[in-house]
Amino acid sequence: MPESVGVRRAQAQRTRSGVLEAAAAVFVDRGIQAPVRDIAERAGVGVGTVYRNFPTRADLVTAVYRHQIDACTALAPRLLEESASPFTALALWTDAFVDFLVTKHGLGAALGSGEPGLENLHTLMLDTLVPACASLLDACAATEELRPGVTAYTLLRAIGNLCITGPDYGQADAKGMVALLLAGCRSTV
Amino acid sequence: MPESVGVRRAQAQRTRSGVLEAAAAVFVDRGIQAPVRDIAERAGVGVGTVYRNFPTRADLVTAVYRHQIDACTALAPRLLEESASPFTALALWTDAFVDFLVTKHGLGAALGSGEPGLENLHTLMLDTLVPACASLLDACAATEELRPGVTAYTLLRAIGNLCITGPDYGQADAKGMVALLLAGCRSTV
Amino acid sequence: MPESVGVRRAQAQRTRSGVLEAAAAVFVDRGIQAPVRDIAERAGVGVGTVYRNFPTRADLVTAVYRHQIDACTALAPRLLEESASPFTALALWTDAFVDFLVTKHGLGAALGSGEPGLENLHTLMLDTLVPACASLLDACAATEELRPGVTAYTLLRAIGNLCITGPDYGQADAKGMVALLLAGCRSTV
Amino acid sequence: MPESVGVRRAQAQRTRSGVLEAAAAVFVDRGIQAPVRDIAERAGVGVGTVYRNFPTRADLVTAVYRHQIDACTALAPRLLEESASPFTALALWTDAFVDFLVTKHGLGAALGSGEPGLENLHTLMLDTLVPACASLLDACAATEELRPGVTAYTLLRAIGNLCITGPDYGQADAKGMVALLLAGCRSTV
DNA sequence: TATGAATGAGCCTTCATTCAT
DNA sequence: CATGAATGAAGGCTCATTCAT
Repeated sequence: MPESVGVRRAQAQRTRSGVLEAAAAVFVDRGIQAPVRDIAERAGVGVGTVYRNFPTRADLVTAVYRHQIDACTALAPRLLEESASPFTALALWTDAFVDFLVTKHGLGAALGSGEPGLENLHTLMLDTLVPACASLLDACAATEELRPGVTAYTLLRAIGNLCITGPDYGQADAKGMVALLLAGCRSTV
Repeated sequence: MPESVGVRRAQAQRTRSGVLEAAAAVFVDRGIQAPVRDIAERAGVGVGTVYRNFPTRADLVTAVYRHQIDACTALAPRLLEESASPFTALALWTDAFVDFLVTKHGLGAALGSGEPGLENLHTLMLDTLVPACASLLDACAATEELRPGVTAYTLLRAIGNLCITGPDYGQADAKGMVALLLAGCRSTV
Repeated sequence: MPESVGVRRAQAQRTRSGVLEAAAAVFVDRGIQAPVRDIAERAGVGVGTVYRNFPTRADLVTAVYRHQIDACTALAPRLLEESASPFTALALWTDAFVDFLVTKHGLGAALGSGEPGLENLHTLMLDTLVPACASLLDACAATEELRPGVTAYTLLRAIGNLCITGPDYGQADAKGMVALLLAGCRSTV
Repeated sequence: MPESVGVRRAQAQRTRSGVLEAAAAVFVDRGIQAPVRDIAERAGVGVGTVYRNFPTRADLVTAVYRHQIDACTALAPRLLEESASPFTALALWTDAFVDFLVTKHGLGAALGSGEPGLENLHTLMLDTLVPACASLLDACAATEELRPGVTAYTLLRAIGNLCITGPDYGQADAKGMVALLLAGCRSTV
């Protein structure tokens, strides 16, 4: 492989990263439905480049959030191991998830939206976040710290919804509400 | 005032009501972002008529939900009076609010969305629902049934968010999550 | 019905006709695939108006040619009646069809193209032109003036193809070739 | 000239041939308007390579068909020599031409289309096929087997048009219609 | 020479909004 | 007042073509 090819690939990778960064920024500013043109402009590239790297909006959205979703997923077993009780682990994991969501305006809504074209993201959630959360819930159930009937998917959706923030309902509010929701999940025994 | 004027006014009122009904139906079917033309068609009127009666979409949305929001508001003092405890009243009132939200596709999201053009709805919430909810919370606080720090606006936003339903997170899920949130709001004393 | 409505409808009809005329002209100049914008511009209307009147390109194409196709169809029985022999009637009818085709650049190609979105036109051909032509062919067969094996659809497609003209192959050439084809269809008995 | 230059040239030639083969295949599958990228992909080269070898689409199209067109051209004198009559030779030559056309999706249309960018192909037809066909026609005229007034160019265009096939008008139909056209060209003496 | 990433013009389509009747 | 035709901005997407490596 001649060096020039490597150079070009590196450049392409940088372009791709630039698009991802721009998309992330635009998503925060204007939501996940922002025009592709705006993302391209922010990234300083043509629309064609965006489409080349991410043929569908779903690909773009997924790529933007994949790293953090994966990180969040990987956190679950670690917390379970290190925490005093499974419920503590669940609470800590939830904190991390919320931190992730509230800094990504529109992601909560996106995670839940049944919009065609966001199946990727939904699948990602189902495949990684749901099992991670389920493992925590199972552990809680084993120690009877959890009200019965709480499922991972529903809980994640609820948290995702609670983290849809706005002008008068900010990150702190979302965190507070999630904390209350979790408190409500705790077994009253 | 000649009789014909009265007739004309009555007719105009009927037209307005027809648009409201049509809009309510369309909002349920296709969400609050449904094309104006669809609403006009459903109402059997021209788009111009819709615009005449409701210059902005916000006007229309607000008008559509005002009755139910007012009813919900009026429910609060009644429940407070009739219930065994303030917290029971809060739970019952919340039930009614959730029933309202989950049957109105997109309303929960609309209540929270900071979108320009929906300020009316937001204002309505601030002016009626928030005080109603606040009265219940105050009563709960007085009997020490409520965790401190829960404010009416934030709680309403949280409930609104939890009621954003979708294919895999339906009305029952939303109700369950709101119930858990409320449980979490209850004082642990 | 107030007069004003009639006026407006008349105006709308004029707009529609204007679009049809513009489309016909643009089709001649640039083929049936011409951009919708060009048609709108030529008609002096906005693109929305074109779409309102003809939601799909097929609708527009069909509308442009429908009158003449119908006229052509209606001609068949008349010619059959008035002509000395069925084959003469066929020849005269073919002349008319060719006159129609050669003045409509792109129609021949369109009639044959299997492009999705032009099914309308194809259906129109199947429903009207094919039976008309078949009636002439049947009459010719009855008098043994026709080589066996010539079907209406195939003949029409062939004629349509022969009428795809261009810079160096004009209307006269197309007519000559169709005449030769017809001569070849005549029974050699 | 160092050996490496020869190696490089041979490699370049192979690349060029690969593009031609790929283009031929893609043209058959998807027509002459197929995206350049598809051809490059099929050939396993970059689009730049396609453009380097064939700066315009016309160059590519012409190159793809040149061999077969030349073969067809070369066939004329041979057939004329071997056949019982000039008209028989014409018929056989036509068969070969039709065989060529019907297996090349879009070529018939391309031969006739006055599209800018396909002048090369048109020129090739004028320079080789037309003289070849003319020689046959001249021979037919000399033996009075041909209706007067049939010119080579027009006949070729007509045949090309008749070979524009589609879903309901296939190769067999095209062949039949060309046969009828030829029959019509035959002198009735 | 070969590559393929990047560009952006161009076309399609939808829908909010206006305004003459 | 009501109507709905007309408008055109806005956004999606494709692909021919260029050019740095």
